Amino acid sequence: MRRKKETGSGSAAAEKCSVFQKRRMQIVKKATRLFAKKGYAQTSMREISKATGIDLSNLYYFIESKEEILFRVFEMIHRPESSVFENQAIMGLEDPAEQLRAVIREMMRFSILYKDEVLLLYRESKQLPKKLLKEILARESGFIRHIESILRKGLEKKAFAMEDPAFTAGLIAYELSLYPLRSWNLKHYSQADLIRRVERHIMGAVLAT
Amino acid sequence: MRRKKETGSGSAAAEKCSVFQKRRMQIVKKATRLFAKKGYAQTSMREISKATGIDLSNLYYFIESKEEILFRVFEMIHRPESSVFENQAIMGLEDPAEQLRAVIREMMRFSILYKDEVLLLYRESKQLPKKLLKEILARESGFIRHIESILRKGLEKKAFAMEDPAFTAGLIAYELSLYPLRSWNLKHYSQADLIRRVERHIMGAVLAT
Amino acid sequence: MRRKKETGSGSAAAEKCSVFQKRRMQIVKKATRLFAKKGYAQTSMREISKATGIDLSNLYYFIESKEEILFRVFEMIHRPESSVFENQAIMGLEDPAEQLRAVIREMMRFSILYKDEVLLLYRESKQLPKKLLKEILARESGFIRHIESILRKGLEKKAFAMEDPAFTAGLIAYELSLYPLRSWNLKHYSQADLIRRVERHIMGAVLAT
Amino acid sequence: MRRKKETGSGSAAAEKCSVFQKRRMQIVKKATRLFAKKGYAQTSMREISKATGIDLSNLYYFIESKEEILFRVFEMIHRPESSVFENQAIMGLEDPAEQLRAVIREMMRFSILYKDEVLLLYRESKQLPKKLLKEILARESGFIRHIESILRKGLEKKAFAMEDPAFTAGLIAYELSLYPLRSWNLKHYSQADLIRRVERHIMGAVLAT
DNA sequence: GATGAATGAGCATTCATTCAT
DNA sequence: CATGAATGAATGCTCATTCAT
Repeated sequence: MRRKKETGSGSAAAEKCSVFQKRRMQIVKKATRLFAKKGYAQTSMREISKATGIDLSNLYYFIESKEEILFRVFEMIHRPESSVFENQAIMGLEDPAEQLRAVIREMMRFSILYKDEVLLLYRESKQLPKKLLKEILARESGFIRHIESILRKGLEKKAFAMEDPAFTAGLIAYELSLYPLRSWNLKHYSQADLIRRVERHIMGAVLAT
Repeated sequence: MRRKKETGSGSAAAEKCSVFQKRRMQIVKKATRLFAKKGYAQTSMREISKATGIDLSNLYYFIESKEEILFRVFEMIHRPESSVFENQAIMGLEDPAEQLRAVIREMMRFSILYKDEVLLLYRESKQLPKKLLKEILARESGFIRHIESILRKGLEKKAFAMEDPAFTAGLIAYELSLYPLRSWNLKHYSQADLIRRVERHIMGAVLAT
Repeated sequence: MRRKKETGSGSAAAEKCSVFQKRRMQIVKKATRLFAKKGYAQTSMREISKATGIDLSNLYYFIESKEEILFRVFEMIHRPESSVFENQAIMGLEDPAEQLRAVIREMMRFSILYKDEVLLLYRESKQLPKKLLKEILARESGFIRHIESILRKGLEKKAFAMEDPAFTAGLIAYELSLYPLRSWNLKHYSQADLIRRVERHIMGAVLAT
Repeated sequence: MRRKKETGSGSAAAEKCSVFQKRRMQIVKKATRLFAKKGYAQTSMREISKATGIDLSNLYYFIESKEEILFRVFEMIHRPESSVFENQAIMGLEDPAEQLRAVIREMMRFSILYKDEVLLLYRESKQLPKKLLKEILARESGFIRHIESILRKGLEKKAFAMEDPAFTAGLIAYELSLYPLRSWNLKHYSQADLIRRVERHIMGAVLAT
């Protein structure tokens, strides 16, 4: 799944490139919908073609294979996820408890908004070939390490108490996917309630005393 | 997916039925392996036929469709899960904290042992038609209600503290699937460590003060 | 391209087996025609299906891939070819010149009769994967070695004269494919003329003085 | 496959034409390589485009179809072949035996050098439409007639002995393609050995007594 | 109960070629 | 001359399921 030519730079090329990428984005977005609704294997390229309005053969002008679409779907999900840790309003917070709370709220909002996509990630990631799967898991690991560093800061300041911050970070990351994986059981909660309850549960498990 | 004739009653029928069911069990067990390894859609009836040694056409004597196999796979997974709540050694415990701990330990053991099957449940349950999916979710709801009742008992006794025991029960049930859904990140923990850490986390979130 | 189960022995099985093989033979024969007329790559499985009257999917019940068909086509060509050397009327001849003449005549008859198939062998053998190609070439090598042994016998008896009987055997084997590869230039020769002329040419090159 | 406009005459046009032809030559040469390596049907226009560096659409500015490329490939192969008979050093020889030997040596050298191309000719010529195929075969016939005339001269001078010089000429022409068609069996011969052995074989069949 | 064969729709992908710019 | 996009038909192959014996 080598990247396409990724046509040079320069203003003219830049424009063309963006058209190319826009098309690809369009494909990936529509595919996300379809994959979420019917599953990856159950979605045919013909359906993606029909949904995007791009002729089946031309689809292959923008992507190399169905597999590449799945990979790009996952890539797209992870992009905003990691943006949380570039948010200065959050990363600048001094108090680790406040910071953790902010991350939880932000990520819960995200996971509720992109519930289908996150579910897809859990459901279909096995379809990726090993190499690409590793790339996806590496991103998730990065996210977990960020949480871990917050936990460690809290431990130093005696604000938090826990045996194994690496493990707890992983568990917290997992808890933040509650809604996508369990929405059938959470339909009657408002988003605010949901976020507050998860936040409380996690903070209860983490705060000292 | 109407059930088969379920050949009348009477002793002769009963015997046939049990041979019949044994065969079906054999199919479901082999299919579980295959589904877990390759995914539901990627496993063909021919492969199931080859794995069980039952001729492709005869497979349809024991099950009505591929979908039914998936349903029975899920059914089989849920059976031991619910047996926890028939375990008198656990259900007889007076102290809600002890009882919750026992349930956590038992379920963690189970989810680690049947990691592939539980993952399957999350991954492929959407493939079921609505009716059967509801049946599966109903079982899970029953499990959650059992946890909830333990939590409520703990609240009454002021051993536990939480805003919404129904929600917390759901979240705990979810946390107990940590290993199947996140094993890639937990490979270097021993089973005992894993169980202890999850137990601590949950109890930390639930115990009063 | 593993062989199918090749169902056991026993009279009942034997009958079934032969039906299976008859079907396969039917496929291979029709495919030979089509490959000869249009080329291997240009002949679609759908055409083979139509020509044999066997449904496209059922075709794959009898063969594993298009490639297997090609292999079996070649196999079928080689079978009668090697039968020349089991022909006692020929192999029993004392005089090497007579024996060589008999082989030439026999093989020419064969190559004229199976001109399309032999041409196919030259034209499409590259389409086979290495392993199968080697199998085919090994058969041809066996044929060449048979000729070589006749030449050597003739050399011993001073009936033949040549520098390198292995080379000459290969060249003779090649000359015997004249008609399939050059029929466009030989249309106005009768089979008898053709055979006699090739025989003379080869004998002229091989006989002492 | 009508030829392109063949833009008029005149000096300006002539220049254009030669650039045009150079490009076309470049295409044909690269295509020869590809066709030889992968086969005609298995080589896509996209590959030819990539190999030549000429954009896929622009390819069609220089050639009318993939078929035309194949035709020009064959045409190019035949050009040096026929040059043997314009070679005065050879055509001027008085002794027919010497002349035949010279032709054999020259053509063997050629067929060894262009083994892939000659093989291509045998393998893929059927892909051509009848009209173009005839054009190719006509060239080959011309070559055969040249050999025939040498043979006839030898017959007159009683240097050669044969029943049917036209037939023998065809057979000799065929023998000269030994290496391209049988190289798998001739790998361990040096070019000189190969040439000498073929020469001896043919001369043995042709010389009087 | 077991078996071989049938059915027909579906799959991802690739092709030579053309067109508008 | 060059480019990106379009077209639409074709490719080999697999599928769940059924049927006649």
